[in-house]
Amino acid sequence: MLSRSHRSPNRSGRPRSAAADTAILLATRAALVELGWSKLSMGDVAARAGVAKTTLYRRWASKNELVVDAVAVLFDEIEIHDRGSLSADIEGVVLQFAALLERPETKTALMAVVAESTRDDALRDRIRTAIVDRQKGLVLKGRERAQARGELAYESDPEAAARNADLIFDVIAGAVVHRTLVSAERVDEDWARGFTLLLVTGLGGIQGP
Amino acid sequence: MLSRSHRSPNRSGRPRSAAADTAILLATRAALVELGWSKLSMGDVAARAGVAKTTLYRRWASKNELVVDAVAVLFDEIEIHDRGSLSADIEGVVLQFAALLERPETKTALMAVVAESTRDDALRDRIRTAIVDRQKGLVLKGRERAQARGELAYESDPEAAARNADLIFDVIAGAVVHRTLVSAERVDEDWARGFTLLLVTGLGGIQGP
Amino acid sequence: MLSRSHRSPNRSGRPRSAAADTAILLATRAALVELGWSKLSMGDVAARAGVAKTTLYRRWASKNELVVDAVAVLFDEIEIHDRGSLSADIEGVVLQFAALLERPETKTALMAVVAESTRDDALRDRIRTAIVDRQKGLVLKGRERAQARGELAYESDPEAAARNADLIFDVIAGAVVHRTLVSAERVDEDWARGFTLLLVTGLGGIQGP
Amino acid sequence: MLSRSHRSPNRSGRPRSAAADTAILLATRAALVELGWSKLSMGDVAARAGVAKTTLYRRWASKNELVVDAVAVLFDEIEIHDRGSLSADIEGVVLQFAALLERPETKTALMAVVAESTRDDALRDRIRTAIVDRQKGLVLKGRERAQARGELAYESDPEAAARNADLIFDVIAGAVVHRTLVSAERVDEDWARGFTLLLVTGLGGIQGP
DNA sequence: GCCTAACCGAGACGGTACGTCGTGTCTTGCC
DNA sequence: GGCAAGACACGACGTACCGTCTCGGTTAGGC
Repeated sequence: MLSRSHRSPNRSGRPRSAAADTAILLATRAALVELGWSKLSMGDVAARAGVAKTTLYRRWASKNELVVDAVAVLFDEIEIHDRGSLSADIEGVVLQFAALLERPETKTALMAVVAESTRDDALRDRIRTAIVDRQKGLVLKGRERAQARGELAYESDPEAAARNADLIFDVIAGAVVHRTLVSAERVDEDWARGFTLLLVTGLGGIQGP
Repeated sequence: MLSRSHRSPNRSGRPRSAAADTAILLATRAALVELGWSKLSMGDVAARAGVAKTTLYRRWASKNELVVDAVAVLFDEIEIHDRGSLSADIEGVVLQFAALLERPETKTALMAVVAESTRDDALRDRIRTAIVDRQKGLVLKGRERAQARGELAYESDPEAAARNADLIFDVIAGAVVHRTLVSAERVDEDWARGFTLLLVTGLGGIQGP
Repeated sequence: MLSRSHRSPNRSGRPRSAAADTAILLATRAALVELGWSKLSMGDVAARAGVAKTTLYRRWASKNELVVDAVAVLFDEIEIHDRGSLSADIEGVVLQFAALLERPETKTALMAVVAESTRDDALRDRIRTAIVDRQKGLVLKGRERAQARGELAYESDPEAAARNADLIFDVIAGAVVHRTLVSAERVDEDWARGFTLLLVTGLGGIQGP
Repeated sequence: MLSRSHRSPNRSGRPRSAAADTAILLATRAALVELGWSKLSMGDVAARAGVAKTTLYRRWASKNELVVDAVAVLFDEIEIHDRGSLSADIEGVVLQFAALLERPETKTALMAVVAESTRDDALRDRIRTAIVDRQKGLVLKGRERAQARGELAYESDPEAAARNADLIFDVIAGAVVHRTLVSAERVDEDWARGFTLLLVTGLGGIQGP
């Protein structure tokens, strides 16, 4: 999660209430589920949190940034446990990510915020920092394990390694998001298995000549 | 494009202006590029089109429907030409789709509409009909060609075939969309080549043991 | 009263509701009595009038102008009846003016608006047009009657006549306002009689040597 | 000036800064001139005075009281010098009072405070003590001189004498204030002469039959 | 060639939310 | 305990759009 409340070096004056931060983020998630993105209003969030509107605006510049922060913490839940094989690790991550995207607050928020970010570079950076980069780490960890197990070779060129990690991340996250939000179909164990097989063996693997 | 202007059976009185329809859709796309989804307002579109707000609301029930209609036509451009091999066909589609997503009106509109559709089932259906299903056809055509060339086997189980097509579509479209909109990196020829290699040969193919 | 709703020469579009004007001015006077100037809010007036805030702002640029208009009409009540003598006419006007200033909406509004006008020339003009000039006419009419009765001479120099009328108006209105609002004492018949005697005969008249 | 800073009997701890008091009152007068009553804010005064808002509120309970205190001192300037005749004395007072009302801080403050006092009895008392009563003394002194000179008779009934003094005060102050603030015309020597003539000789005197 | 119904532009309407400002209170840590 | 700094709850501000409504005026069909 992003470190908010980063006290300025000047430490005079009454400090910001940490409780307010918590209450606001909680209220934001609740309002998001109940009302959806477009009906969510700053005034309503403030009221739910028992906080003045000014307190919101003192901490977040816009609805977008507030929602990113409110939702970002949810993405910290995904972890990559060692399940003994590369395929099993991938399936695990896919299913965890899918479970996250099925929660209404996450689904609504992620898409809305990404949509808004097509126009707002600062917001895109915030999303990258708060959500994307953190998940990219999972790909790296999974690869290391697979390399340790001998399932994947070590890549000598570090640039190529980074490029590959990015590619794999886009493929995994993109496929899950697209399936869930655009095609609007569930990501269940069967799909995860099929996807993993495709990813590991390629088109030839699932439907070779 | 969706048929709007479904005249009521009673055809007396002055007919609706076709020019207005054109001007409105044009103005909508322009406003979308300039302002983005959330700043786009009906009043502004009306002013750009030289039309009264009433005229907009007489034709479209909401901002969402107007924008979907205004943008849907753009997605008809993608075609799949026979480039001689499965890999070349995939690369071609990926690059065309990426080119489309680089145009600001498409990028903005697609994400915004998808985001809104997480809350609005009717909108989701409209998107599926107007955009998604049409593109899924490209996957089917590409597979047929690859099968004819002997690059891919024929799948005997038609259900499994459909499942696979859906999977592949989600992987291709998802990866391109995620790369473009979330990772915010360009989809160039190098990336398309790398992605195609991964898709065809799998992780083992790009970084085998 | 000021003519509001002066339709622009361009007469297209829905015309402004005359009923709204009435309701708003009524609501303003009511709110003024109940809450006083400083607690009176535009939102509250709008709610009382059953009208949207925008409707208020479409007609009046500020709280000040609204209140001036709302109160101005009350000052039209004062009339100068022929009571047979200059002194009786003056007493009548003084008592009517005092009665007006004892009504809470008038008292509050007049002072507040005058106070605000020390900083706002447009507002001062509005007050002059809406309230002051109209009352100055009473002085002129009273003088004519006194001249007709032979109580006062005809002034041959028209400029001097105007100067005198202004002076007399400031003395009458100023004394009543000061007594009521600054000294905060009632203007009763005794005071009116004493004031009139002073005005007609001068200091020498009430306490001659 | 009113004594503020009435220290509590408990005199332990750091004493209040006298410099702060001065700076605050100075800043208040400056802000009043620049911004007018309604735009003057406590936060702004505090900033101008280089003082925390807390310090203001520790000394004055509200904006009203602060402004009255800040301005009251200005009204101490008027004096009545013996100019040899009743008329000359009146003219002198009128011109001094007018000069005072032409200073923007006085004009603004007087009207604003009076306006506010129509709703606030405590404030009215404060004004009476700080401003009005002090000026009423000038009327008494002027009358004494005129009586000593033989221009005015001695009034045997002390109650009637007081009534007359009040009346004359309301007439003088009221006329000057009304001319200056409502009619928004200058009080120059001509006007002062005309007014004095009217006051001394009455309507018959300036325009007799 | 006239009628008339549905269209059109303009813009006022009742609402809702916005993001900002001012109020008076409070909570820090320093003096 | 005074004080500067500044966060806090509250409430009004004036603006921007929403989607609806009422105007006067236009424009094609059908008669």
